[in-house]
Amino acid sequence: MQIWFHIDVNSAFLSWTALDLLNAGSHEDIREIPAIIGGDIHKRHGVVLAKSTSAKAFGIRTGEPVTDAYKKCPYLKNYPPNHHRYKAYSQKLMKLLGTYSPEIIQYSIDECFMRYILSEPAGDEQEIRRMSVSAAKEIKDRIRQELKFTVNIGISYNKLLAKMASDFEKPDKVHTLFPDEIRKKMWPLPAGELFMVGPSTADRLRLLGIKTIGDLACTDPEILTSHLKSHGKMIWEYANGIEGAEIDGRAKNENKGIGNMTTLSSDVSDKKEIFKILRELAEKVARRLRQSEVLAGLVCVEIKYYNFKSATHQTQLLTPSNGSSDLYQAACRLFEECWSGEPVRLLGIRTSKLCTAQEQQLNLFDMEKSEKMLKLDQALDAIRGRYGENAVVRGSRMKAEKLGWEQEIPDEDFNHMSRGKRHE
DNA sequence: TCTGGGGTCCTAGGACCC
DNA sequence: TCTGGGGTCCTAGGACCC
Repeated sequence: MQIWFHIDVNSAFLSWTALDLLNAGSHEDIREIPAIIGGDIHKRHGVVLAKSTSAKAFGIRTGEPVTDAYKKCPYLKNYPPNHHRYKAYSQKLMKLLGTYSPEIIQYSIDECFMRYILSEPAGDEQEIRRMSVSAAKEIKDRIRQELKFTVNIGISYNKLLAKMASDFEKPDKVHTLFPDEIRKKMWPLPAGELFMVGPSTADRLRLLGIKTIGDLACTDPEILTSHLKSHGKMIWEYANGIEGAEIDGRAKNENKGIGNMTTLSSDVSDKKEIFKILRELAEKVARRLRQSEVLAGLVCVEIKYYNFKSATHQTQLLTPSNGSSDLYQAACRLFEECWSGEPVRLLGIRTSKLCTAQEQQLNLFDMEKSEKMLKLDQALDAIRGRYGENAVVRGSRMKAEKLGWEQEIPDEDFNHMSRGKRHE
């Protein structure tokens, strides 16, 4: 029998920003006032990413527009996110946890699973449970004292139940959710609180008369499968505390894809303007691919229109690449092929089918071309490293113009792609 | 001053092959 | 000579997570 902890930082982005502000000399702890971490409304990035406890008391929810949050609490304070800093705090946390267990699965920047290792021989099941609770309390307190932020820790025999447990009363709490506690602690909760039951599934369950996790657990799984396919079976298992397939999908170290997207500060219909944005996105994504030392075999462009309707269009590259201009050219072509002509609110480029250079197979023509391009990209990466992000953007734009990147549709490389043809 | 950005997985439907 | 059916790959869209 294994025991899993799920460790979840309370209001992570807000807590971590609070610490940065205090360290910078502020006398106010934003964890103790109505405050949020939110995007810039003027750039239309304005959603709530994290909230303090008192902001929550005003009914402010994560994910809602910052403008709505202000309506609920006019004197709310809003601070910008700083992902670099959050990464540093996350690493500190993982380092501390690493001293307790070799088996840690990081699930996101502020959450992880940890297998509890008995520090001394124990007797029966009840005693092991008691020991795990006191170990969790010790870890939680040590994090608060040394790292100055709080966490919730959930404990159970599998990761699913541990995760559900860490979501009980917050902050700074340890909860258990062992199988014999499921009926009492989990079944009364609304079905939408179950892991993997989002708004859409919750609506469909409501139509079936299923309101709580208990209702779901007691529904004939055949009925759920007939309505929700494999998802129905999975959430029925979850409602009964059965983990089934591993839930650590995202925790695996290797990424399946790398992408960036951006909401534009106003809707854009000018193709030249759109290509400029695609170029910046392509450079960002390509640079991240190079940093990860992988090549992308597939490029996907995502468009969200002024009315929030969205579309994606993808193509497989003849030769996997992490070159900025390869990605840019593919993205422009994809955009042209699927754009309806309506004003664009968001643009994104996402790559997948990643492989390493060793796995890449080049023909002679590609080899010459990609060598040149690689040298250019490396030069740009070096400029970035030396002069910082701002110099980078200007530098790459100048180079881009010399290379003729302003031309609308580059033709090379695009014969027969995404047509399902074979190229043996 | 409406509604982010980073991901993963599943499904339906079409193409293609045998 | 009316045109089955299984397997696999690809694409677009949608649902979910934090």
